[in-house]
Amino acid sequence: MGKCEQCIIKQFNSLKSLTTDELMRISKCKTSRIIKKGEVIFEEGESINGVYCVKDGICKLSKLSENGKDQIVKMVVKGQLLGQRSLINGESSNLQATALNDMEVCFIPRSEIIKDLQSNPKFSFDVLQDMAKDLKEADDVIVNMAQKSVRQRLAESLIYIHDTFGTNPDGTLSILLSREDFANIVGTATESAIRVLSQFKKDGLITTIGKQIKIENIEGLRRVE
Amino acid sequence: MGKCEQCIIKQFNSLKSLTTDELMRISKCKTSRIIKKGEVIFEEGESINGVYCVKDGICKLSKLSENGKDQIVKMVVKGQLLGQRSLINGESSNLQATALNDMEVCFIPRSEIIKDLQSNPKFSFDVLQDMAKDLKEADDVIVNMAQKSVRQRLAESLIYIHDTFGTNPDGTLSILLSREDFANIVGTATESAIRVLSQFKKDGLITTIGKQIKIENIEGLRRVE
DNA sequence: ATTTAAATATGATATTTGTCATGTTTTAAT
DNA sequence: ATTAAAACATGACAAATATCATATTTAAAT
Repeated sequence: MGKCEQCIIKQFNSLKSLTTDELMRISKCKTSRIIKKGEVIFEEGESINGVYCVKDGICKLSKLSENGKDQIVKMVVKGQLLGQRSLINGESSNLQATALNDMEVCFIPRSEIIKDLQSNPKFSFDVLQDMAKDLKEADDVIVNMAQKSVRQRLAESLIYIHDTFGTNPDGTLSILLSREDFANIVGTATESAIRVLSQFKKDGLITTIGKQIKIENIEGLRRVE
Repeated sequence: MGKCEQCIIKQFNSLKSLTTDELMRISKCKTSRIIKKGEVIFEEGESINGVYCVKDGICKLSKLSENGKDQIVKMVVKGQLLGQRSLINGESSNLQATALNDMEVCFIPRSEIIKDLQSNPKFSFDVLQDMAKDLKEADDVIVNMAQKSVRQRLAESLIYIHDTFGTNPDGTLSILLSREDFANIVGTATESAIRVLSQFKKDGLITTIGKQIKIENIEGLRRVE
């Protein structure tokens, strides 16, 4: 099993602020795990008791609303941490994490890392900055959900995915999502998401190769009303 | 001017985790300020360069969406801190703060308090817990915005305000909001908010005394679909 | 007290979005 | 390769919400 102190992934998250000693201690108790596409990493209401460091792959964080629909709140990719919030407040997760493709993660038990959070100010300040960023993004999502049309939200989601997670060599979005996933991101019915994407296709804003989506006119998408 | 180390308000926020020495130092550089109802405390994009500790009153945090509508993201009351996020990431505010009634606040310059955040792990862990809570609440708001009807969101907002900010002796909600404010909380047109409130009145769920709203049947509000 | 402006209220109508039905295509399993 | 299941697609219609118009009431200013 790899050693945390030598792991390049940590450069991308708050773990980089831990000392070599701290990392070596964590390395001893961490466990590595492979998660298959579609597998649930943790459920809503489940006690996580630690934090996941995503070494490879992507997962969605979603929450079931009372009417039975799933809402995707955030996506977490390679390099990021999963379960930070539960780590901090000690509560069970309020979100479900599901792998969107095959993933490789390291699990660090709460008991080990919480010490560092409470004693290493550099580390906790780093986590703090991470959360501040999350919170800002959440505010933006709230405003978009509340004030923009389904068309606009879907257009912006495509742009967000394009800019944040990148594209494959052929220009298609690197994250492969079902139409249902798109619907659950923008908070609409699956049929509505399908309809809007079809319209985008007709308007020449995107093209599709099977399930893959390629943005053809990003400026046009930005101008969607 | 009052001294931070003796201020009872600090019990309600993360400042309680500062040492007496730290509080005395902060006390020397803090400034007190009275803010009139309707006054803007800081605008979107403004550099705050510190945090506000709310000693009295309530304010709304809102963000202007591209279509020109204001979205209220959160309300901050007596005892809470304002501008934590900007404090942490050093960026200008992404939200506007507006007083909903007359307020009394203390302003603590960033330069003074950032040291404590980086050196007092107890304090930064406390702020961390605060932000984790905010983030969880934000997730809930996202799900509600995306998946629930205007009627449901408005009913839940009334319950939230009732449970979180309390009522006056006569049973009316202690926070006085305009119909436009309600619309900006649930993300709908002012006319729609008015219509829904009128319907709630007809259904006996609420009564109104002028602008004041009194919840008459909270269970009924919970059951709104 | 009177005037003026702002907030609240409601009707009529347009637009957006959801739901149900049904057909087609793609993917997965045998 | 064949079959079954899931995902995608689209039409028809219903429901929710926005927009515009116009009263009415309330609050603010003089």
